[in-house]
Amino acid sequence: MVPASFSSLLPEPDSPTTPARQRQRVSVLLPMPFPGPFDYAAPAEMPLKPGDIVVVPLGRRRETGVVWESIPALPADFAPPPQRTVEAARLRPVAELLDLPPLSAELRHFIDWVAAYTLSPPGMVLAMTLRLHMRGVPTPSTGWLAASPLPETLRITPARQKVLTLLQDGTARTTTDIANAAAVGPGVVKGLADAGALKAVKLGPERPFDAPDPHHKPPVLEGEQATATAALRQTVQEGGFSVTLLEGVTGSGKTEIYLEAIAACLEQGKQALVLLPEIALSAQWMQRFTRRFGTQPAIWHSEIGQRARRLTWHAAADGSATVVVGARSALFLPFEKLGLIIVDEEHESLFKQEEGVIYNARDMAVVRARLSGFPIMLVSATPSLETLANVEAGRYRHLVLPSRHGGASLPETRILDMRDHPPPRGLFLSPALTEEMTATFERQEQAMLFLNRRGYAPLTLCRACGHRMECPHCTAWLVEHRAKKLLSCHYCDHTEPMPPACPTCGAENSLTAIGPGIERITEEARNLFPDARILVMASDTLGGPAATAEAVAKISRREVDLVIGTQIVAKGWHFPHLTLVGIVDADLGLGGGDLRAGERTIQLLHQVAGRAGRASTPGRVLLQSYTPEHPVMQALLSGDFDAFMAQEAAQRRPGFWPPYGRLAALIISAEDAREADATAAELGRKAPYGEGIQVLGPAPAPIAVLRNRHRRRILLRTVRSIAVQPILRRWLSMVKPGKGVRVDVDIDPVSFL
DNA sequence: AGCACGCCGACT
DNA sequence: GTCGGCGTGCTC
Repeated sequence: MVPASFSSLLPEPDSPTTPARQRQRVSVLLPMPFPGPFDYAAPAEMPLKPGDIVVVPLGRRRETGVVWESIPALPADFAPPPQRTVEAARLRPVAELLDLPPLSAELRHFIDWVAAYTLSPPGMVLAMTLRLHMRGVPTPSTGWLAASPLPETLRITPARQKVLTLLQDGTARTTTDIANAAAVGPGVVKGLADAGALKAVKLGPERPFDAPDPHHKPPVLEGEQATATAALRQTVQEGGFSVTLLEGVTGSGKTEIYLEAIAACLEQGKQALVLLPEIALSAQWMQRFTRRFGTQPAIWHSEIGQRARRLTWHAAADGSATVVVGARSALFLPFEKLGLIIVDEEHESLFKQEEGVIYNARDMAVVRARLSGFPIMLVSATPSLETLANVEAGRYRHLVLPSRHGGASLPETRILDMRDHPPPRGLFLSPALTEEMTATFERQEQAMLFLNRRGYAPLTLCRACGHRMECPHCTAWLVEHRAKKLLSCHYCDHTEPMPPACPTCGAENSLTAIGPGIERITEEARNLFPDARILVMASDTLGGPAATAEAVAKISRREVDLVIGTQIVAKGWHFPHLTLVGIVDADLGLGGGDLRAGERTIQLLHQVAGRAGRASTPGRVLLQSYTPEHPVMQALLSGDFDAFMAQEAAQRRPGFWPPYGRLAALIISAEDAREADATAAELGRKAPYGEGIQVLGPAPAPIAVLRNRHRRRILLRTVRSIAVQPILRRWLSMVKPGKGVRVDVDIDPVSFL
């Protein structure tokens, strides 16, 4: 494709000392933080081409890597600078060519692109495709067949007979499969094998993923939904790169509609990828998918087991997994023939990876679609300003589903001005809200209280001396978790037992909880409604996807009267009997001067509000706020999300804040505060300048100490026409970080902590 | 990222 | 007298 791709395979013109058959040079990218690929000698008998997965010697180890183009197919000022080449005589030979599907040119280009964009070593981006799934190369699992003849000494027990009967059909099965199918314990199988009654065979490449059937159960759609579906189907059928924003309020049937785009993609014989912000919490999504396509999609996220991970990786690579649904890292799977990406809840900040290679999966998904030339769809009830700006600029298409599906109406929203409706002293629920709750329970309907704060209280204070309980490793208060009798830091993993007395002045019974977390709200609700069946939903109390699914099911079965939850309740659950949502602290999240505080708050609260009144009964939403005049509250009241976003846009445009300009953050961190300051100051002195370029900082990060590291931030802002990467490369090359100092680059930062 | 080499404290 | 701490440096 690109001529340069193969230049690495040409013989070296000048090394008369080594035999010609040893001198073919190949670049190999290793999944490690080197600045670029390493060169190796390709043995004559080993035909190598870019994309091949190989094992090479590295020092005294052997590592798996990928044959790479020596010249990246990227613009020169965007790509990392070329490295010096090693002379041919020092090249070590490639050890082994693995029998795995090679990485496609498109995927290699994508990896180079992401590395260049995020200023990460390309090997670290490759690692996201390769590393975790390649450990020791795929081991075919062992299957068992009945030996013939059976050993004469074999004792036949009823359980053993069941296994032998099962195996009469001549199908090799794994130990687990036999045990399940024959209803015996795995020990029986093991015993038979040890007795020589079973013959081991290597099971071939597995195809554990049933193909979702696009014709299984197509929905009956009318009106706007039918129109939108037809448009999406056509986009997929036409093929080629395009971005479509599918926008619709909660309950408008967005999922059902984009499942039809997936159906169209499957009809074309291509693979589809669905990115969800939190795959572990998507039981209801899975049910909808299975209803439509007759089988589960392949699932990918960081917590699936080693084996499932390896199977899914190979099934994506050989095309047998036709639909993969996953968290952000699924974007780096080596699909054989990807033809569509859906990014659901595209506004979610969880798509931003904040560690290692710092990238936004939503944006990189658009890049992958563009480089490979297929359509992508971004889906949200509350699209991000970035995406709306791209719509406005004509770069993205826009499909809007204005109404709720199945006759449900949008909830009625009211703001409770807490200055007029104060809660009783020391409590947090306004009587106006609790009266509504009482009325709801009397109607046998469900209510929900939302507070985005885990634990009992965010601050513990000594009334005697004023001491605040703080994390010893971070600039952060310790959050009390009363049920566990612990204080815990929500920024690192520090926890300590609740002290019996103030650690500073020694006063007893002087430590006081300040402010509410959901545990405290639960306590208050229990006192108010002793007969109500209460369910608490928080990531730390639910303990896993299965428990979460069960909690959701209980709510659907009306075994719960009151749900009290954090963020987790905002996920697209469908609670048909829920009619009242109370937002305990609508102002939470608006402080701090974060660029996107308003946008994030309205998205979250809108999402929570959307849990109310999804069936025929209308829902009500009550927002407790001390700043009812705030534009976020007013927008939630009027339901005019567009107007709010237009106003946000108007605020960001003149200063070239994203999405009307580009932003990159440098985070300088060190255990020694003076070292961090010195490097930050040096970066400040060497800061780039010029028309359309602005540098803000250095300044201490809002969390000035995190995990014992002192942190300083510098922000680089440019107009859209100026790329930040070449500027950052030049800038960073001028400054040598001090001892123990790390400088992390965050392109398009979302979090400003 | 690994895994070496390399110089200064408590032990068989 | 050694074993071992993790600080710098290298891997085509």
